[in-house]
Amino acid sequence: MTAKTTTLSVDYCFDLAETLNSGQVFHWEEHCFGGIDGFAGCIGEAPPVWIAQTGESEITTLRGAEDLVSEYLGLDQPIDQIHSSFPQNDEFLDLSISFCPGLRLIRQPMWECLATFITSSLKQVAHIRAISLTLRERYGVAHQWDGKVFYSYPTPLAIAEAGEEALRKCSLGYRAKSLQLAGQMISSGEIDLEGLPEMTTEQAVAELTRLHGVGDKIAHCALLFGGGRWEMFPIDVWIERVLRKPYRKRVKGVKLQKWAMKYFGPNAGYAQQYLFHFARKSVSVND
DNA sequence: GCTCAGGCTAGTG
DNA sequence: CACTAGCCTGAG
Repeated sequence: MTAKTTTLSVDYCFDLAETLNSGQVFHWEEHCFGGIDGFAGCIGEAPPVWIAQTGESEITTLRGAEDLVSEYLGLDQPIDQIHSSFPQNDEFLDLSISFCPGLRLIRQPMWECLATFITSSLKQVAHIRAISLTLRERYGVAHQWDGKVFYSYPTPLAIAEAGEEALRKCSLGYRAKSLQLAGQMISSGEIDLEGLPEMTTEQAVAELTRLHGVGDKIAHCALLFGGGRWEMFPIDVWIERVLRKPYRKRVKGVKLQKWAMKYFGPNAGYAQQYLFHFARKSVSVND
């Protein structure tokens, strides 16, 4: 521990690496600082931060970044309460939780979360990551730190001004149009991300899906990982497999969505994250 | 070459 | 409503 770092204790086990690699966020880079292996990256417009796991329930970060990091990682989340809001006697959910009890939902800045998920459609994690880093390098703000350069996510205006053609050159393909339009509509104020917290869930989804390239899945991801609305329940192919097999649900689309939000309750998104992570990391839930 | 991937839109039945 | 082609790109 150097004079430049602070240690934060968490009242429930916490798994930093799994959390940062669980498909919520894609830009953290492994970085060793003061002899401790951790992760570094930018959160919003702020200068880079470094975060490391230094104990089962202990996180070490840069002095001065405690509040930012604590809020971002959700270190104060009442995990016991969240678990007790889940359906009882759900063995598959219990199994998923025990597979990775230190997994958390993080709270990202809304715009970078939304934009990243717009670029994620039909892409694998490694590729989403590559695209995110390219966008940051080309259109974000550069920050020097510990001998390396880290980039903030480009602002909506920077994305809008980059233009569709230039965005295509970041391997975005047809997603370039969606991202450029989102940058445009948000920087012009036509879509108001700041107003989302005051809206009901239905209103917030309706507002976000006005964006080209944003359907239910991406809107739910943005509101869950960026808006801190733990009742959201994004349904992708992994979750659909889980709901089909262990949960024997045959319905699809909006019906499935409604069922899941009701069944898993006010923290359905948390349940979703455990299920999603378990489905991806454990050997085949396939039929 | 080919298939497939953590979606969405626009169009059809 | 339910279903489907087409969209770009890189990895296997």
